[in-house]
Amino acid sequence: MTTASTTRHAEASVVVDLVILTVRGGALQVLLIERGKEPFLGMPALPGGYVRENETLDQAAVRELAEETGVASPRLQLEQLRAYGDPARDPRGHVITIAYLALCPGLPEPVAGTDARAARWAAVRDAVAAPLAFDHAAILRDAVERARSQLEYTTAAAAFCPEPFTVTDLRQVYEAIWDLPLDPSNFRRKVTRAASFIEATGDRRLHHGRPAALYRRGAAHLLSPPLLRASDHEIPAQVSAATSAAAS
Amino acid sequence: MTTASTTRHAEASVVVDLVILTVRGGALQVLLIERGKEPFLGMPALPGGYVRENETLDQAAVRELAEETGVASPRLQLEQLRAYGDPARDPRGHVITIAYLALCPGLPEPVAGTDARAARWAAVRDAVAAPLAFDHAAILRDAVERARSQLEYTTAAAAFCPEPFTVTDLRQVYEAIWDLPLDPSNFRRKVTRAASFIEATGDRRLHHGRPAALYRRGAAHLLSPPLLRASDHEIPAQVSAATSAAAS
DNA sequence: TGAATAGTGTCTATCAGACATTATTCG
DNA sequence: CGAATAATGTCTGATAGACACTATTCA
Repeated sequence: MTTASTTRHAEASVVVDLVILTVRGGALQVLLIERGKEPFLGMPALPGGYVRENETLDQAAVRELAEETGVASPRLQLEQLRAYGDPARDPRGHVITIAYLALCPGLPEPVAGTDARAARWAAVRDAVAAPLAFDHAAILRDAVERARSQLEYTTAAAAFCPEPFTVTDLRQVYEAIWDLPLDPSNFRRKVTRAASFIEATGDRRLHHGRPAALYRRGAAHLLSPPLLRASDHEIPAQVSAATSAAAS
Repeated sequence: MTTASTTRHAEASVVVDLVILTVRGGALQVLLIERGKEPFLGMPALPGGYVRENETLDQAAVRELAEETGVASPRLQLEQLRAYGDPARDPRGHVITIAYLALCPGLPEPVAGTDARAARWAAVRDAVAAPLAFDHAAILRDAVERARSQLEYTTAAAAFCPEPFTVTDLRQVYEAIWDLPLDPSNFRRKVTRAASFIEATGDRRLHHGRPAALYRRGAAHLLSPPLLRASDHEIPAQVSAATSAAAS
């Protein structure tokens, strides 16, 4: 960090980190890797990597997601979460990270990490309490909060369901992420009335009881009317001036 | 741009740009500066500047806001919007910008620009259609959309009102930003019932008609219940104007 | 048949929008 | 007083939640 001393301003490395969420076994899970080098050697961390020259942030995120999960779907649910730029967040120097949130349907257990790093799914319930490298714990918390509120106003939940899926599958996604029980009857009424949330395929899935109608994801991205949680509403990351400038 | 060629990844400059919104004269306005140097010399742009070493992104945004507006309130309404990092967005090279959204009460017309750049308030209605430097037009559009939805779920609207303010003042903020007329009676019911949105000071403001009760901002940041725009999930359906007209 | 799961119907308290009415001031 | 603005009250249709009930399959 001693080079380029002619500039007064920050010349920083730019990284994208990914919070890749899925629902497996009725629980929200996040993909974590184990760091193979310093700093934070051996610690769990979010997958991510440097943004290349001549690459947009979104392109870098899509590339990293494909490398980590093999997912390269056109129906990809991937969106920028926010930037994290505390100069102390990386001991090596000034590294800005742009965090992305990806929602994936259940994927096979052994994730092919091209980086030869150990990758595994971890229950979010555990991961938010565990120590993670860098400021990844804060990023993960923000991402989960974003995902929770996304379920209210967008059709994002369907991204967690491998197609075709049943209304019960979809409800269990909501229950896993909100950690709330939902009334099956009222849930069905709301998702089937919402415009273009889900489309019936015409097929049914046989299990043990009455066969369940199968659906695929509809064209809508925004959910109207929204599917609100009974309790109060969470909003994506507010920057309070108190955290950064306790000046007075 | 020929130095530091040993890195495969992006070593980029980091900038914060500010979308500073206010409501003046019943219209949503944004603070624009006129660029004093290349590139985009003479073009309107969002205020902003380089992030310094040993400074967080939030700190840089707070500093820039103070420099541009003189505002350094502890009740500052300032939050990160998102990062923009297209390598082609700045002709000088790879410059990542972290955009921030600031909501301010009405400020005096001549904004003291420490940078000796011409700063002025522009109606958002005009600014979104005008050519702006860099990708600032896209940033502005995103910011306005964020502000609109913030009004639904947070108490952010009160940040636009110099204290003390009346319920009518607050309603006019909503009307200006949503560009919708709101029923004064129903609006009053909702904002006064929402927990800790506004607090009566006990004073009244005399104008011409009945004196209006004065309020200050309450402690809540999240608005519950939310104050939803009607158009959000209304199906404009087949209610004929004929029936209502005939009823009178 | 009974257990299990899927799906429908209905009742009610609540609430949003529409709008009528009352209250308080100024000129 | 009448105009202007603030504030309250009321009516009604829509809806969320609770939950009873019906439907269809398997063992």
